[in-house]
Amino acid sequence: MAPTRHDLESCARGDAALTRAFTLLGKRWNGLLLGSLGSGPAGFRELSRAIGGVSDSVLSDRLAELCKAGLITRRVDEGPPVTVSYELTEGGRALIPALHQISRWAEEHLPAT
Amino acid sequence: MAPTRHDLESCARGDAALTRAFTLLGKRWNGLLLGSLGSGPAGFRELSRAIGGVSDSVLSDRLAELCKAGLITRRVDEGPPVTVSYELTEGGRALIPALHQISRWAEEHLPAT
DNA sequence: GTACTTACTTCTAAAATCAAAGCAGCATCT
DNA sequence: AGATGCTGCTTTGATTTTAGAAGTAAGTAC
Repeated sequence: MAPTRHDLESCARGDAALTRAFTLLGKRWNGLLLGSLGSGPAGFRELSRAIGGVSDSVLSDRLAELCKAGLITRRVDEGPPVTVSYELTEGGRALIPALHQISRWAEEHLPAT
Repeated sequence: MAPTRHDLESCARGDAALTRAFTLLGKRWNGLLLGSLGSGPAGFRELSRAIGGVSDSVLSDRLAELCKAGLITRRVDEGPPVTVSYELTEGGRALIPALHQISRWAEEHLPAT
């Protein structure tokens, strides 16, 4: 069946911007990753430890994804030793207040452990 | 260099509340689902259409999950015809402002389409 | 009766994720 | 000079999650 205009455009439900946001945030780890980078730049291993439970392969994917979305940057510090650090861009930093709000919400409304 | 206690226990990185929040929000569809319910109660099919792309089986799972987390309630209206509607609880409603903030952020910082 | 709706559940196949191992470059300990 | 351990990844299966289609039960519309 062909979708009708009404199906496609629909109502208040289905906020396009929120949909875009959750294309990123709705993927496992991305929110925590950004939250973690909110307290300053960090390296790959540092993020891995901070978040805990994410596999290296997925972490690598996620960081690349967030780079491509323009929310973080990858900076290589030619050493030696060579070190890599990830940092929020302006766009990424702009999300931090919302993450803090979510954190506060979780403290109030989600059972601890 | 040996890691210090401070390194291991850390700082702002690894916010427990944010981690709890993203156990829910970091799953595909949950954020959009809550956002959609933010504009009022809705039935299963209505949510399915509003969100678009979610399969029935996953939608069913997600709704059950959000019920168990206490963010939404499932109300059956014995008809006939029987209708089911999902609605935000107080805890769920408390998240809506954060979702609006995220939506506004996406409008500013995420490329449209 | 035929067609279509809602609210699901069940099935299977495809996609995402995990866990472990490997690799290259550098530092540190003995 | 090794041996060991760190970082920042990539590659390799195995496991988990999700999608997509179909099926069920009950009701409405014609």
